[in-house]
Amino acid sequence: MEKQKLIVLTGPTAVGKSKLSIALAKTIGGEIISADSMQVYKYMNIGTDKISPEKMDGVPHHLIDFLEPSEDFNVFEFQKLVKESIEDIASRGHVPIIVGGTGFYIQAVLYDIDFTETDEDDSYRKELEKRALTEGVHVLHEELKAVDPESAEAIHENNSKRVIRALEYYKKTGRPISEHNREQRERTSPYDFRYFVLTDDREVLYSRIDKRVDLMIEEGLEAEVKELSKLGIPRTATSMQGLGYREMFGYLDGEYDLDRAIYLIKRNTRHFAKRQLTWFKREEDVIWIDKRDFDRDEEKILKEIVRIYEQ
RNA sequence: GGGCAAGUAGCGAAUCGGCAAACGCGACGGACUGUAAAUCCGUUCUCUUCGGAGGUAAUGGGCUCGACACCCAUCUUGCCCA
Repeated sequence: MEKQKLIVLTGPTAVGKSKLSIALAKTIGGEIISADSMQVYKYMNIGTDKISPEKMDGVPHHLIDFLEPSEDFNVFEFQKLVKESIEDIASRGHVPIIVGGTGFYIQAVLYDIDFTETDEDDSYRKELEKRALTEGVHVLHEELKAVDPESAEAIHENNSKRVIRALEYYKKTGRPISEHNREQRERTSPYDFRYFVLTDDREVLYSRIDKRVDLMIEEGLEAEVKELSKLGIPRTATSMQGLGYREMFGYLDGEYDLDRAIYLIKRNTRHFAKRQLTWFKREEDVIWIDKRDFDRDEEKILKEIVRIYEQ
């Protein structure tokens, strides 16, 4: 059986993915699946730079704007939903185009990484999180060393989230997560995909980020966050860990002034863009599209992407 | 023109006569397989064969066994007075 064709269009935040994706979808008859851990949430429009219905210009978008901000989300959920969307789009004879900056989510789809081995009961994780606070992560890291020395070696003891996940995995499956990861790394993709990573000069990227944050403030990010707060969304919600929201909460809670909040959003977003680039650099099979090589001409970039897609 | 204060890494600084540059920020590099816009790590004066080696406190002089620190002069910056 022929593998399902799939296009991935990603890159660091503010590089210009959304706009290009619309043009691409229209050219090849595609529908867009968002791979964005924050745009899944409703009412979070300004801070996530969510595409507006007008800008979608008739191109169907999936996995955007469907979850309450009080709800948790994770790769596993994403992966389940993506598979449904891909089938759905394919059944209509359209091409699924995955667009978004969450590299981990993209990886989970492309290589169909298996997350199903554990159930969804997170009481043990909660317990570990509490212990990390009271006893210190170091103790947990020591425990990990005993059951899964390979992971303990690979995971820094300060990295509480990953230490906890490794312990949780071991508890639930009786196997070290390092072994699982090694297996998953060997997987071949069930898709015939083209993995495009859009990039640009770092300075250009950074100034685009700054500009975008200023625009978000103008458009009323503060009011948006206040509204979410009024809805009863706690600062600690997964959704509120998103860039812009977290910093705004700090401001609204009186920890610093608005200027400081804006500075922090810009800075943290720049750091984020850097982390995204690091991720994509490590991924195999990516096709880099450096905007500088195309004089930043959307038309030229689009043509190149379509050319590679049709090969 | 006079008075006062300050000058240390890209920036903010620590060093209170005894191994200068701790710490923070920024910048850069990296890890990541169920929170990923999360979480975490490393480098950041110069050279390096990655073991180390060398250099630096605005500038010039002085006191001292020893000066970033104390004294004098000069320059620069800020504030106050004319």
